[in-house]
Amino acid sequence: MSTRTPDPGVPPDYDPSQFPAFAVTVDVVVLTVRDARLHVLLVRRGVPPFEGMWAIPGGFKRPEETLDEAARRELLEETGVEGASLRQFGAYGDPGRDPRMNVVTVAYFAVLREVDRIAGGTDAAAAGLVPVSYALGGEIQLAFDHARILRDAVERVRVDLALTDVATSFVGPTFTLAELRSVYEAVWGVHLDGANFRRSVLSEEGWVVPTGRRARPGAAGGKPAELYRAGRMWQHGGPLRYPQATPTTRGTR
Amino acid sequence: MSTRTPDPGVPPDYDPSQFPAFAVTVDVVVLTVRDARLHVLLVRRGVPPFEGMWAIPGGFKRPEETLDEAARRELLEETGVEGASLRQFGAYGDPGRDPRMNVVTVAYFAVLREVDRIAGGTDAAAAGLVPVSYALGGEIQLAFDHARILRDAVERVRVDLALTDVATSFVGPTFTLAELRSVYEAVWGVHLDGANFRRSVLSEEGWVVPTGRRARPGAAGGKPAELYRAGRMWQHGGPLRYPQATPTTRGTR
DNA sequence: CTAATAGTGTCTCTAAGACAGTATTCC
DNA sequence: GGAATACTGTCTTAGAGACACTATTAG
Repeated sequence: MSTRTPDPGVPPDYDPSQFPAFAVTVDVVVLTVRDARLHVLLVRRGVPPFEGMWAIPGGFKRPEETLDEAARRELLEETGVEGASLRQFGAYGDPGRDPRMNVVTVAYFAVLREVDRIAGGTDAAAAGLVPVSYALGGEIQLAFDHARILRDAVERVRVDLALTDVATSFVGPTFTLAELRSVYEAVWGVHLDGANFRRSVLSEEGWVVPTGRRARPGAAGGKPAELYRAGRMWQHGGPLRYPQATPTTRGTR
Repeated sequence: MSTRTPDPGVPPDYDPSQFPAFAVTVDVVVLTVRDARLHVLLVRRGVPPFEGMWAIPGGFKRPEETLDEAARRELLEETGVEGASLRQFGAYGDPGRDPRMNVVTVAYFAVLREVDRIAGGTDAAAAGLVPVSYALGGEIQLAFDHARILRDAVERVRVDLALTDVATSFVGPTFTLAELRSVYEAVWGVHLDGANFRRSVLSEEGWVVPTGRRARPGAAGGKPAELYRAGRMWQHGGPLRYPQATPTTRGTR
């Protein structure tokens, strides 16, 4: 009741003929798992105020497209990737966060597995896949509030791993259980027992479906792992709960 | 690689001197539990294109304030409430969603318990507390895409109930365990056994702290319930997991 | 007194962690 | 052969659901 003006039913700032103008950008945090670690795609731009800094790829939303379409377009333009899992996770509008203008950024994350083809759509020297721990550890400089945006994206992916099918977006159309497990281990930063993981995923029908084929072992050998594809269960969440505390029941590991 | 233009390293639409202008509004979905049901605060406006429709309260963001500040200001202006739990959950920018202009809306939810004082800051006839099931059941008409925004808000609160301290925002500074339990029951739409709920909340230190005082029983009598206040544990999530399926172990209820 | 609500004590089952042991590959 | 990886089986425990039972109020 402090800054009120008369006629409470219709606030005066709802007059559509007069309002502050903002630029709206859509940024896409591209995430993938490589070498058992979570990585993020960052770009370098040669123009001020970006010199010497890494940035999350993005660009202006156009009036004739939805936010989702803008995110999909930006992802295609900057990485050449189509058909990835895209999810909105936040909006950022602090005054002065971009010194050039009043801008509100809507942020998405995209999850990929085709690591080789990332950065194929943009200048190779201007884009790079960086470990998230590296990007958030302050070892490289991120533009504006992009460190906060990246932190929020990773936090959201951690939550979504238990609540959505995002884990299956990190792997290909067919995958081994070790590949799927490494996604949880990289994103949650935990070690999961292979036997228990297998039981959690296979105990109920519909999480993973065996294809009958087997993957070729790596250079170090090992028994060839069976290949699975994702089932229908993922529509309503994932098979694993986020590990809370470590109870240290019996073992010493 | 379909809609690309030359110079891939610096996309042409990143030129800061030319970009489409948008209005940015901040809408606040005000939620509370009344009579064991989740309710939402909706407003009526007398100006086109709002006639005969209910809307989620909100207004334009100003360039000199953050999105969080704008949400807090709008909540104060429209409901007279200060200090509520406010959380951002989505951004909406479909073309034509507001026929008057290009607008991107950043949506927040606010959780209250002072049901009586809601709508104190705005015209009483133009604001009302409506059961969420009623608002989403198509029985009243919501403006624009506000039904989708409300649906997303409720879905987010359901998730946050297990992951954050939002449950404690639905109740007052002191509360009985039955009050806290009714929050989970109303938001999740489940029945929780009072004995098991008590055990989950009291088994670990720090969720609820006894005050030594007791609440007065209702008109129907009953043993006076002990009053608790929220502990420090809520900073990292809530004590209850979202109930997945109902296993029907032993009982028939 | 009865009805209603708060709180206690047990029983049971399931999901998850911690292994040991077996199978199949590469070198 | 040994090292590495995939897979199977088993033991144990924490947590959650389903009660039965006791305590304290209003009417």
